[in-house]
Order: sequence, then structure tokens, then C-alpha cells
Amino acid sequence: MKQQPGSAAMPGTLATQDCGACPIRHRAVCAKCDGDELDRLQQMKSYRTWAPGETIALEGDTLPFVGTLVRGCATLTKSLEDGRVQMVGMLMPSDFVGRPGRSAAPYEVTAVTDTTLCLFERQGFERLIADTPHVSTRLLEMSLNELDAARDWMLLLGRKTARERVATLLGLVLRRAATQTAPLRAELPLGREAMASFLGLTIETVSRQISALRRDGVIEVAAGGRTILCPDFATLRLAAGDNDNAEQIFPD
Amino acid sequence: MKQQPGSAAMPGTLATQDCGACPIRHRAVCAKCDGDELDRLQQMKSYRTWAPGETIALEGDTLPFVGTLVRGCATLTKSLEDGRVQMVGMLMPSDFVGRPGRSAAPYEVTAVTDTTLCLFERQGFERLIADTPHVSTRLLEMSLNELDAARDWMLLLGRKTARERVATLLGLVLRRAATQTAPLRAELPLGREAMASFLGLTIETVSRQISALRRDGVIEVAAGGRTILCPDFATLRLAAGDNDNAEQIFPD
DNA sequence: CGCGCGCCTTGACCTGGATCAAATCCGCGG
DNA sequence: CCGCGGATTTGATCCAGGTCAAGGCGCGCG
Repeated sequence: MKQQPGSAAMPGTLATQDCGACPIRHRAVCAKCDGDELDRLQQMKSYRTWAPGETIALEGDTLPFVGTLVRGCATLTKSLEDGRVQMVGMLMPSDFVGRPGRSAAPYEVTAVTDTTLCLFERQGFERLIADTPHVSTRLLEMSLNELDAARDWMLLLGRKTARERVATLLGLVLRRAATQTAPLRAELPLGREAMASFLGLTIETVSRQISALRRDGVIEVAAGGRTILCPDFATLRLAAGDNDNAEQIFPD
Repeated sequence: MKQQPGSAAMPGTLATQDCGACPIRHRAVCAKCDGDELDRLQQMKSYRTWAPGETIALEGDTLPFVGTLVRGCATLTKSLEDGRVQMVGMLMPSDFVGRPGRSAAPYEVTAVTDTTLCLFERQGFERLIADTPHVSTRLLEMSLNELDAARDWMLLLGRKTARERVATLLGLVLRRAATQTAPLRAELPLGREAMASFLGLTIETVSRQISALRRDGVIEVAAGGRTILCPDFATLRLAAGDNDNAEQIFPD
């Protein structure tokens, strides 16, 4: 868990970018904004970058900001006093961080890769959503997607076997990375520890199940264990035990 | 699982009531509405009642309405094809049912007790939230509360022991029913099966853990097993394994 | 008042995943 | 090219909670 300075870790690239050119412009909380609203957002925004492993917010912290994840990947985790940890969410580009109307974070937010947030000072943002329905409506939409995803995950945590859990997670990552071409392939952003934390399992069990899925020909694993590919997605889907309803774990 | 007619199960009492006199007026989605907005809601609303055990919506159903639970108690459940079931939420008075912007229910909704909903035709409601920020803001607030609750539950399902899970649930029910007086007392709305479904356990394990908590003097159980009381809430809290952060499972 | 039917509880046993403990692999700096 | 440290895999064993199987208990009904 190396803690590097971070703020300057990824200099320049995204500094005070024009919203119009933002790669997630049409998926983030600002998706429905018109020109004027976008201007207003652009006025108040600022960027900040965190290095892998760095803490973006501690459980119970008071956050002076909310924002959108622009680049990278971060995890949300909750823990029990004795050290047991459960990941309760994952942030990917366009996901929203923080909660208007409450300043204390109910979970810890940690950067997995180099991560850049587009930040808005809380008070200003709250005023903004009070009078621009385009933002609050989009935020409602995104929150409901996350709620659905959280509930899908509750089913996984409450009822799925270890094999099904691992297959479900791999399926999600693969679908995300999908390039439409048959042998699906993806580089895992999460290490075994983070996967175990997400799945309510231990590292050892995750590793064993990945090995089992490989033995059974459901997936292939490249050297290093971080890249997986899947010759037949339907087989993986079957191993995940899902009913045919589309999964919603990573909301759009 | 007796399926009674239901629609006429609770005649009169709540039929087309005046919103101003509604017992949950200040907690539901209409909490922030002013007089005009309330009139508009009152125009479009209608009541409907379900009997215990009746299905309000099936997983995947298209719901023509959204609404607020006015009276009773209902469960949200998701299931796997082979019959495994996980409860993913519970609806209590003032909770909102359904999702503006999407018509298919992602889970099954079932009445636990006699349950009355205050219904709004979907299209009309969507138009309403598009131009009354008071409703959409409140709905966002409620959704974020539910999201927090879902994430607390993920921690429970992923990492807590059977004893901790049962203690957590009992603590929630007791706190809800709290009359401030020391020996907390509550009648469980949920039977053992529903509890097991909520907690990601089996009926037998729930029963055994309740017995164990009683043996250990953490709780007392009245004849019939449906009423529990707790001489010392701090002890129960301890058995639940929570850190001191207030739990949010049943959002306000 | 006794009977039957849902629940709930309890007991005996089994197993999936946790725990404890090595190996092995890999990227990296020297 | 070598050695080191962190991540991953694999093996051996344990145990919490699931499964299967009887009982109890309370309640409504004939």
C-alpha cells in the first residue's frame, strides 16, 4: 500500500478541460445539461488525481466536495470494527461520488488505479441541483441504477456459491470490456484481494474458483493472472447462475 | 400462503383520503410539496389494498403505476432460477414503490401484512417530477437513503456471522418499535422464513440463533416466538457487531 | 374438547468455504 | 543475471452453517 503524493501523479492531461470535450460528457451527472448549465458547472469544477492505493475518503469523513470519476477506478468499502471488510461498490468513469445533502461518507473510497475526479464544491452543487432539474433528474436516474446494482449484489452475497460469485464478477468485467468479437478478453482492474472483498469471499477461495473455472474450460487465464479471456460467454453466464434478466451490477 | 381477494380486504378506512390528513404526509415522496403540488397529486392518486401473502408485482412485471406504501409492510425479493431467494428490501409506511423511467420491476413485491398503497399512474407521475423539483428532490433523498441501507446490508450479507445477522435484524425492528422505555419490546412483522430470506440464512439457523441469543440473556422471547424484548440494547448492539456509526437499514 | 395444520424448534450429520501454511510466480532494481 | 518482495496458487485441515429429519406448540375448526 504505497502512498505516493498523488496530486501531481498525472500532470496536465486532464487539467481544467473543456466540458464539451469531456469523454464522459454524455454519461455523467451532467449528461442532460444544456449549454448554460454546463457553463455553470464548468465555472465551479476542478480536477484532482489520486495514485493507486490512495484513500480518497475515509468512512465517516466529512467531504467538502462531490464529483464525478473521470478516469481510473475506485472502490467503496465498509468495515466492521474487528477488521472484516466488504466492498459495497465500485466507481468507474462517469460514476458520481458523494451525496448531496449529507457531508459524512458512509464508506471508504479508495483509488485502485490512477484516478481523476472532477470535483464540485458541495454547497455550490447543492444549490445547482435545487434549480436545475436536468442535474437532479440525471442524478436520480443514476442513483436508482446503483440501487438496482446493489440489490443484484445482495442476491449474490446472500445466495450464490463461490463459483457463481466469481463467474458473475468475471462476466461483468468481460461484458464491460466487450469489443463484440467472440473471444472476450479483459484485463482485471482488481487484484485478488479486491475481488475477494467484493464477493464476500477470501483470497484463497477466489483463486481456487478461478483455477476451477479454468480447468473446466470456462475461461482462460494469461500469465500473471490479471488477464482473462472467455471463449464462450454463454457458458460463463451459466456458471454465474443468473436468470436471463440482464444484470445491472455496473449501471450505465 | 392463502390468497384472499384482497382488493376489498380493508374496506373504507383509507379510501380517497385527504392528503393533508395522511399519516405519512411529512415522510413520503410528497413531504416537501406545497399546497398546489399536493392538489395535483391528490387528483391523480388512488388507493389499493393487498392481503398478507399477495403478490403486488412479479419480478419482470410491467407496472403501470408507482406509489407510496401507506399502511402495512411488504418485501422485495429477487431469486435465482433454481429457487434460491434473497430479500433485497422491505417496504414500510412512507416508502416508495416503483421506479420512474422504467416500467419493469427488477424484483418481486409481496405484501406481508394487509398493505395499502397510494398509487399514481406512471406517466402522470413522470410528468410531475419533471416539473416539480420538490418531488424529485425528495425522491432522490429517499433513494440515496435506500442505497445506503442496501450497502449496509451488503456488509451484513458478505461478512457478518449468523448470530450477528440475527442480532442486527432484531436491533432494527426493536429500534423502529422503540417507545423510549428501557425494556424494548417489538412484535416481529416477519416470520422466520422471511427473516431467513432477508439475512441470507436458512430458517433453522435463524431459529437456532434466536434461541442462542435468548440463552445468553441478550433477548427474551414471548410465547409464539413473534414478540421479542430486549433488556439492554447495548448488549444487542454488541452482538450485532456494528461499529458505532448509526445503522441506516430502514431509511427515514 | 380433541384434531389437524402451520409454524417454529431441536437434533444429527455433512460440506463449502475459511483458516493456516507453504510453494510458486513475476516484475523490478541492482 | 540474480535476489527480493508482493501477489497468486495450492495443499491440509477445521468449523459455521446448511441439510435432513423429527418433534413441540398454538390456534382454529369440527
